[in-house]
Amino acid sequence: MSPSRPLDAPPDASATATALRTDLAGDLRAGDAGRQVALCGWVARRREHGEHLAFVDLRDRSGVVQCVVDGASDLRSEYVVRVTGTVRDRPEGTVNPDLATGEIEVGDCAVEVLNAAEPPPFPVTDRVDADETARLRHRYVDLRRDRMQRNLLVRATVNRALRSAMERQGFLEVETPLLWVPTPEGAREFVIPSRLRPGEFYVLPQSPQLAKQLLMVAGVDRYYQIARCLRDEDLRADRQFEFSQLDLEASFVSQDDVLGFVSEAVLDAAQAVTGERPGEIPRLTWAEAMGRFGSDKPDLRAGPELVELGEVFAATGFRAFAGAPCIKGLRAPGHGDLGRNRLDALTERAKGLGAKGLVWLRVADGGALDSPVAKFLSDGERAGLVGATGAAPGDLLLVVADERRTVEIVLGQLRLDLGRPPVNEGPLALTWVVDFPLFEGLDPAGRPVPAHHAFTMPHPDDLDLLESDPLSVRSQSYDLVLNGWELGSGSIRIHRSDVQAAIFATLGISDEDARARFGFLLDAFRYGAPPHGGFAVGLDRLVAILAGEDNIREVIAFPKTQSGADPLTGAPAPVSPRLLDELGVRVLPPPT
RNA sequence: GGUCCCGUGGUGCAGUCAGGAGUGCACGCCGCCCUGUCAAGGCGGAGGUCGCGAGUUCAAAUCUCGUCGGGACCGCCA
Repeated sequence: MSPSRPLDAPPDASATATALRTDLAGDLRAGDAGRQVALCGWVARRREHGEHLAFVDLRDRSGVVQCVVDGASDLRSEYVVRVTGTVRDRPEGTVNPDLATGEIEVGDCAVEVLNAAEPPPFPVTDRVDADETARLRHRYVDLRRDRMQRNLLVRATVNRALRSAMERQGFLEVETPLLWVPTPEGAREFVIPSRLRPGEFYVLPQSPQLAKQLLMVAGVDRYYQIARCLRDEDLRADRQFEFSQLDLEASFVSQDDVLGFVSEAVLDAAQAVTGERPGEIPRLTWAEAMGRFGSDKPDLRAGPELVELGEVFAATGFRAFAGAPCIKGLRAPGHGDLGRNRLDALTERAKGLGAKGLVWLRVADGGALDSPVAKFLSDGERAGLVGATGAAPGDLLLVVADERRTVEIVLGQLRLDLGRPPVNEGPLALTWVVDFPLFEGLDPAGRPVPAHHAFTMPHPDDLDLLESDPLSVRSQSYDLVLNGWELGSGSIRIHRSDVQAAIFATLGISDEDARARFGFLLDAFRYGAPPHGGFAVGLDRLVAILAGEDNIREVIAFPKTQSGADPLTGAPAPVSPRLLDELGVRVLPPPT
């Protein structure tokens, strides 16, 4: 992402002036020449030229400006200073075109040290990437760097754009509780002991899902919130314990309505950050996404799609293909130079993903296929393979024959292994994935497992399949995908008790179970629940990609490490025995 | 729960495969010099539990095992 992309107009000087300063350092331009200014910030760098000339780069939130001082021997890196002086054009030949403030400097400076500072634990510059533990331990220093300041700005810009889009579309911001009730579904929850009722617990919400549905019953009609969500699951580059969502829910809506609300907000956010509005977000059905990309969160940037090869090999004599329920291929452009070691590794990878094997063919100059199995294929099959995949010399072809789902998942993963650019690279590849199956498979007891949650409305055309063929029932649920990252998901909810009862029956949830788990929601629905649906956009992921980062920790002010610790505060930490007593909590000795 | 990678003055790296004195590079830090630099420049200096603990060896930053911390991924994340 280019650093020149417009973010937001800088606040005007009157808004940033304080008792101690008149301007922000990075805002000064040639037009300010002649003005007396007072600036406050940190000493970014000193360049001393003897006793009576030194340059001090003063850094604040807005950037840096060069201050010319008589001597700087009493200044050190990261000292907090107040500089007063006169803005002036730089002398002929000393303009710095790499600096936004490079046409001017602040001359005749008086420098007041507001606070001395120890040398920083790592350089406050984007030029070197310090150890991440050190960065987190001294996050207040790390965040001074241009890159991190910019990431915070991108995040605030996205936040503002999303809020503004939701307000414009008539949504009402409502806050929902952080202290919620335990529910047995979904992600592992963070547990909060109750002091007033020892032995009982709140949990932190994994999302405001049920609360926002209650707000629909309450007649709020259109709700949104930039909501903190908390899930006690293992951390990843794209997952933290606590993360933020643009959460929304609306009444009397169709799926198209919801997709429209979310598109407007996300496209606004992208435009606010990049200055360009992406085109309309294309839609794929879940079946298309799986068939063409082998993934329910397809990365549209990652090279060619999977190719159906059943017809090509319909009458094959090659035993590995004959009679297979599904045969598909993938063209990997330019990978025809892979050696046997890499190809063997790919084969192992395919087997690890569930395939019985992997057929690879290198396309040689002239179009001949170089492969251990080429001799088992007829001339027509080889030509058909090249024709169907569009293979060219230098390409690698991969073919898998197996159950359809296995073929798609294996080739989909290999497609990413071989052709996926870094998540933060290239144009924004947004896509909707719609018509997810209602159930994603069977649990060990043979019961369908909900793909989204138990309140997802089935596709109206598939209602009568609930009993006869539940796994083929589509749902009115949908995901938003950006560069192969799941940005969010949502659904139209069930508001009719007869449909909900049918779903519970299919899931094997008895009336008593349902009452115990979701009683308060079912109660609410008896008092007039409007048809409704909603969505939640993962804010950290959206911001990371818009900021050009491949890790959401880079767009979170104070993130946790992969083991869930905060090197800055030392969290998590023990609490006093007295507090535990008050909470009615006893800690077990560590397992041996 | 599992797989893989990393850990060397304050910072970033090289050295580890193939054991031989804490060896090297760049930055930073401290001191001196320097009037137009902008990653300023020159000279000098200080700074080390090679993450930690065992083991092998005459000898371990280097090999082995364990452990701690960090990262990527699988499981997990309705």
